[in-house]
Amino acid sequence: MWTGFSPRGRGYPLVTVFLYSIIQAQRARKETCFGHQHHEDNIVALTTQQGFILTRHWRDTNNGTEIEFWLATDEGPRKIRLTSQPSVAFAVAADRAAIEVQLAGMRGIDLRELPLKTFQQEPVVGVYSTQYKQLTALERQLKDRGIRLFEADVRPPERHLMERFITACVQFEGGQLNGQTIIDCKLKPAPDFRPTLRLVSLDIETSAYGDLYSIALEGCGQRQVYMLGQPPQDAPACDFALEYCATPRQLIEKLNAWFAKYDPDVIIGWSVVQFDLRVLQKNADQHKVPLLLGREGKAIDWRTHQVRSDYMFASIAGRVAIDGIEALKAASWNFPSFSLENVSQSMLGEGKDIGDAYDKMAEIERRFREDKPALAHYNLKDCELVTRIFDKARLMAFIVERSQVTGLMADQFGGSIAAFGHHYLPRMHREGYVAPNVGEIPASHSPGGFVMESNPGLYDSVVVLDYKSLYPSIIRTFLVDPVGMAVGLAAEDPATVIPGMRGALFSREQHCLPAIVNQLWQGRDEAKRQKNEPLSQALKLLMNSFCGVLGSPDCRFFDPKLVSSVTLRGHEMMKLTRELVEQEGYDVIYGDTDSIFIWLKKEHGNDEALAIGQRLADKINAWWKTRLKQQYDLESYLEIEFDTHYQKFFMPTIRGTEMGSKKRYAGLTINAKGEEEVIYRGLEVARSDWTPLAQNFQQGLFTRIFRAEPYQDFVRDYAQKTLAGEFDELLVYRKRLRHRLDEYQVNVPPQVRAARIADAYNEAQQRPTRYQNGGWISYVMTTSGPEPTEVIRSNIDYAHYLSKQLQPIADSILLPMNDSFASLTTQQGNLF
DNA sequence: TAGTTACGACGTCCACC
DNA sequence: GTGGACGTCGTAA
Repeated sequence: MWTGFSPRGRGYPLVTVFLYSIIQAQRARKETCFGHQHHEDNIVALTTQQGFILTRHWRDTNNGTEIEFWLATDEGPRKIRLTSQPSVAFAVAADRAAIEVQLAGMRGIDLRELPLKTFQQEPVVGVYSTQYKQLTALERQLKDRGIRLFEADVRPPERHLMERFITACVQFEGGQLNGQTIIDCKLKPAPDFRPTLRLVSLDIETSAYGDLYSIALEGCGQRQVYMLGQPPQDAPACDFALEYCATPRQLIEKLNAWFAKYDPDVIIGWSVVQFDLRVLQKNADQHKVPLLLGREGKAIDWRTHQVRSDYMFASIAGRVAIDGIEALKAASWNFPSFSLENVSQSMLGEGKDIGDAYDKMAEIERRFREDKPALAHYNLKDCELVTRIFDKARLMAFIVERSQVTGLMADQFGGSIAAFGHHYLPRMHREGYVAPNVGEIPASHSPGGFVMESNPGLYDSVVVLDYKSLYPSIIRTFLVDPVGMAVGLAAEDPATVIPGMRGALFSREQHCLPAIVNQLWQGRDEAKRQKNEPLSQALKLLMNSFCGVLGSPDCRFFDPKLVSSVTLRGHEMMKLTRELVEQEGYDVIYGDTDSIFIWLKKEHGNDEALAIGQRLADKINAWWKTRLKQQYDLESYLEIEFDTHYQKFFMPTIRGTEMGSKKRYAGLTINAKGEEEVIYRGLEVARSDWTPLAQNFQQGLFTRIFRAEPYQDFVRDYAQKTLAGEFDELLVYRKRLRHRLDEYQVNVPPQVRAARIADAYNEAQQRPTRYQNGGWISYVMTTSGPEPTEVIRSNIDYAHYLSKQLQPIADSILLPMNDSFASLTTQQGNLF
């Protein structure tokens, strides 16, 4: 037991033995994926050669911890298990005994003499444990010895933190390594390897109560539907494999067999984990049949989210489940609704076989009873839509690239803090520092982006310039960095530091983040050259998340001085940029965080405006170069660039005032395809909680005004037709209920009112309620108030739509033009 | 299996007239 | 009845 610590007796440093045993294991199993070693200043890297980590599974055993990896390789899936000696490295503090061992291992070593530095320059030790209680026990014991526990974490699931876990053990053995440096032991996929993944799109159909009707699978060259029940007498021919199963049990067994036979790497779908897989598991449990979707016939390992008990993670041996909705969101796609119907309509121009109708369930149940082939067709069609969405958005490529650059598992969404650690911790250790624990600095307010007061009005020729990756460029230029700040604040010679904000000082020499950003930035330029858009996107998102995590108290590097050194520098830059532009004789009418809106004061052609914008950008960039050289002797990576020329531009006032609005505007521009296009930001068109009626109206009105076309008849007709009931399809409000329905106590907003009516109705009909735990509600405004679309009992309140949806939109642009909605609509008769 | 702040619009509720 | 505080949502960056 705990043989990992025995190498001391044999005279080997632990790391050597660790590597050796992996190589041994690899030879024994003729496995070629692991074993690439890389030594650099006592940094040891284990690289998976030509393998992409699909899954990783931890298991505690009596002898330590065992980790099983499944990799996608050129030769197909491959399983790697780390057990026995190497596992000991992961098993530090796995139980009480382990803590004893650790403390025993420390005997004879004065940890205070180890060359570990912290931001506070205290004697420390970093460690990872499996449980919080073990950590705190260890912390207590160390404290008695005057040693502070740093970088403490429970055994983490992220790939990079697993590496840290190894490190912790090595750090304990640091004394045996002559205490020269901290060792990092990295396990990472070969950076240039891109796996060929076998995908299957999975979709199920159920009754309204979740009883399994059918399962459809598309992928691995197959189009398969398994349907519950008997085949119809005169089954029509179909262009896919359709098999009938007498029992739900058989459905699951067929599914198991399909997975065993076709062996996909990736399972995709729409809410595939939270709906399809969970419902499959529930049905399997109910019918006492195992659901074996993992490789080697393994069951799904379910885990519940620590905070959100309604969210579950599915760990499937050797396979990874990627949900299309989460993947699209991660890749910064946004839709007013993420229903498969809506997303496929807007991305593919084609919808589902049964759309988003409220009685969709009824139609499914009807098909199940009366027309099973039609249900099978519908079921499979959903699979195909998901596959096509993944293809169209290159989602799988993005997921793989993101996993490579963040160090997180492919199916982990979010995780910015973890990704930061993945890049930061190893580099920091090379500098000889360990990190603080989470929560050591009290949370306090830090400013965000600077938003200028706007000059409202209707303009010709407005040019927008914006700073390229502003926050990363500030980090790179002004050397904003946690370690750099620790060193800077401790520095005695002011010549060696660069001032930040809120009293921060940054070392010129010692820092990590600027180099990380540098590397990612160059990687992104290269990705763009190679037209690898998914990689470029992944790198951009990663870089942009860095500033954000430094402002999160959940991040161990959190410090208001760090964030402020980025954001307040941004404020300063915006103000100086404005001055520079005004010196050239142009008016700055608005700016937000990294952009500046410049009115050219007369109408300009597109090329002319572009030239002016570029000239201004060049001037500003050159100014920063000179200024930063002179003032701080720093190289400027700040870069502003031409973004857009709005031939027409409208900046509204705050409703009911003369003050310019922020974060709301519209402009007419020529897009990349050479077409005229009106861009809306923050206005009603851009907001999913305004009715289509209002949005269509705003688009029609703005387009006419920007094109200097008459708009009066349009406004009059629109109002008239609304009153006449010609637009009744467009009157639906759609809003999210972000809380449980019973949590709206203080106020009862319209959407809640509608939802309560809807669920009261559902209960009366003995149907399942739909809104108790939040969700999305559609409603219309009637003369008796809001009513959900499923039960509209009263008459439409047309006056409401005119005064609350059309009038505010019209007046926001008409009043500045000395016109008004009221004057246009009342001239022709009494509308109200 | 925790990136951030800034901003506006609308509705409700309630104190005050 | 009205003004203002506050809750809620969705958005820009």
